[in-house]
Amino acid sequence: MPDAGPAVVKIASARGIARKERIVDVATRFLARNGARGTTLGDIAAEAGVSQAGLLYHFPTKEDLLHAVLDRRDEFEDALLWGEGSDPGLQIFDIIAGIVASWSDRPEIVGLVAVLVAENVGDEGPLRPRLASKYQLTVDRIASTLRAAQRRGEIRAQTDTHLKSIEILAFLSGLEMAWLVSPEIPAAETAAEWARHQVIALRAESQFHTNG
Amino acid sequence: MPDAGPAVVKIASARGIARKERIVDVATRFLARNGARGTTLGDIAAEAGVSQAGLLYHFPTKEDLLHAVLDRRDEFEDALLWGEGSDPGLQIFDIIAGIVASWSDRPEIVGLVAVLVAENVGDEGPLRPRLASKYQLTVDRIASTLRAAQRRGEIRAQTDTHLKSIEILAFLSGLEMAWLVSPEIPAAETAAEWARHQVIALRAESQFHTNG
DNA sequence: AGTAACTGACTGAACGGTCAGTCTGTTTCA
DNA sequence: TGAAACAGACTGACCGTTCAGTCAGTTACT
Repeated sequence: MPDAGPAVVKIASARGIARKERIVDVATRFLARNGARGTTLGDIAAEAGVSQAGLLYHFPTKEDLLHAVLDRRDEFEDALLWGEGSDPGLQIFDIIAGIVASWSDRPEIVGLVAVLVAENVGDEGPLRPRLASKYQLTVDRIASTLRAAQRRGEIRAQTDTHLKSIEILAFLSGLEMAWLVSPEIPAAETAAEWARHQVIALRAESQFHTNG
Repeated sequence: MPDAGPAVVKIASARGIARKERIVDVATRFLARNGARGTTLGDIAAEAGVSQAGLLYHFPTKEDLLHAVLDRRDEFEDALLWGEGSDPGLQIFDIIAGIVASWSDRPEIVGLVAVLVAENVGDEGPLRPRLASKYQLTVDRIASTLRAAQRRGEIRAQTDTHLKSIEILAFLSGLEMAWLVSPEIPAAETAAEWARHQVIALRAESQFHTNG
């Protein structure tokens, strides 16, 4: 038993909570652009209007702050992907195209997860377990959405839903990275076309001929 | 005129060239796992069997070393993608699936570009211009391959080759990132299935009906 | 009065890069 | 032929800076 946990639980004031929010806000923007290793606590603190020591009062270590940022990001992503209900069926493709289309609304926070993932591929990456399990969770969720649609007959039976789910997420995160280095590429258009063709291809079999 | 260039051009010995190669070798492996910011010159130097100062004798700055690593990587990638001839047509999908299948042969260097890209999305990323223009070049090359195939009638005329090219690269680099965090995913299988369906979808129109 | 919120000064470690000098092999020339 | 001159390839010590985290003390809210 190395640690029995905090001996004293502090009760945050409204002001303290607001400041924590602001710090997470600012940190999100910095991390999405420069990653964890490229962002200093001083940068974040200055932009958030506190001293570096003040920031560390709210988040005792840098890693704690990273987790707070990811906590919020996870919530946000879940709202985007599953906000319309937990079983969107084939509409998942339109949802994803919609997400890509919304990148231009808040460009500063796009790529947060992609950048942090890239920084944590090494074995010693502190965020790696968390990012890996979050990825697996999303793959499974999309796969089971596809499987449900398959059972309903919306998707042809031959489709391997697991591989398809991996493919979908690969396209999405890859497009994110491409857009980050070359913001002039037509990401929204690419995603819209992609979604259109995915839907056609997935139910093509049942439209042209009933069975293989 | 801030610099008139090197006053003395050194002629490297065979031994020096061999050591430079070894350093680039080692650096590639480290950079692919931990990125530029997560890799120290000391790490690379130790593994390459020189002192840190000795490394800096061959590569005056860290950035010089990064460019040397990318130079070699660019050559390698060009050989993989365009080694079979500059106009592979629809075979480009099999080539890409083959690249993914080869990841398990040299896993240590997979993800090098993806990791460096993620580290350089910020405006001040020193490698950003280079990585961005390399990306654009590859997009253009794939797009013109698709366009050539389209002229030959191998691909249906309605396909937007530019968007398709962006989609292809997004899938590839996204799958790379996914495989880096979760090496247990069936990347080769996913890419093979993806390639199969891409080829079918791209020439489907001309198989089922001649025109829209 | 008491606690949350915060600051300024500081520490120790890590890093990229510099520098003076050493070693080793090759070229030059009496 | 042999030694002096030279150049490439390094090393170890060092420097300036940056950064996450600590700490003692101050401010401000309730």
